[in-house]
Amino acid sequence: MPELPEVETVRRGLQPVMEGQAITHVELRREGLRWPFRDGMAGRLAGATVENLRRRGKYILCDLSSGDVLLLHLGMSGRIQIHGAGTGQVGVFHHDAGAVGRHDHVVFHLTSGTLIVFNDARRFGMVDLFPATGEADHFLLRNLGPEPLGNAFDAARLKAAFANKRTSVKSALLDQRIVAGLGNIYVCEALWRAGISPVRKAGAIGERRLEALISAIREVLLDAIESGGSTLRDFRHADGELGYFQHRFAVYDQEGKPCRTPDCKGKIRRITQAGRSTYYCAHCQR
DNA sequence: ACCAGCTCCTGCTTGC
DNA sequence: TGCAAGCAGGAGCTGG
Repeated sequence: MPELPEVETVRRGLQPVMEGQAITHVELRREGLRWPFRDGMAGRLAGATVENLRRRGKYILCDLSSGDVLLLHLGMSGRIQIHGAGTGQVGVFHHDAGAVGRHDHVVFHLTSGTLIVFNDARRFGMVDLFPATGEADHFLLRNLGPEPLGNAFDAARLKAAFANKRTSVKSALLDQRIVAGLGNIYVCEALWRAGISPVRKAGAIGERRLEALISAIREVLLDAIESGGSTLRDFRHADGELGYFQHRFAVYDQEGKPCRTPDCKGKIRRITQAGRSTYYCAHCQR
């Protein structure tokens, strides 16, 4: 479920548990995820203290006392679970007994006794470690566009990024080089809020509408983060899982349902763009 | 240089 | 009830 709001929710959940803690050791339960893990990663992590947790687009970045940065990306199906001291997970996770969950690929052991477990059924997620000095050049980070909630994301910049683009605005917004952190759900939701058709060519949208689009993107992300935050308060009662986010979407996965725009008589449609589902209202999105 | 399509992988839902 | 097909919230890579 990880787009920007879910990743931010996970980051906020991990922050109080990880920051200030040292990693005593790390178990790599397979050779890698999308790619083999970086050589020596587990050894370099051992003994390092987590100083700070940041988010960049859909990536969580942990600044370590060792001078390295730990990168986590949840892909499509990644989850991070917190087990152990103070999490109320008594009886759920018997790691020493060998009852490791299916698809638990990386386990971080902290000095507090807490375990941070990276679980990813489809293994599209990523875990990497690199020197902080190399962050700007990191192959996963160097081409990321601006943060949608930051000041650098404005109509002038979006206009420049969309200039001469023949692709649809839907596909363009999924391109992490244009803006970092949106995925299929929030692109659909933002376009609906902005009243912009997903099939419109990116380069053909005027600056005023781009301003509306930017506002819509910010609002939908902030609403979702707020919603995720309220879910987060309960995560320990539920199942210890972070990144589980329930939200009622206006268009995503709502095919055939009436459009929620006041006075709009349209129904939500599903089409395929660049191989992925797009949901929208053809009546009020132009 | 751009862009659509393919690909990695497992699990859940749908339809016959 | 069983089974196969289709689809899933990501993103790097390939080839036109």
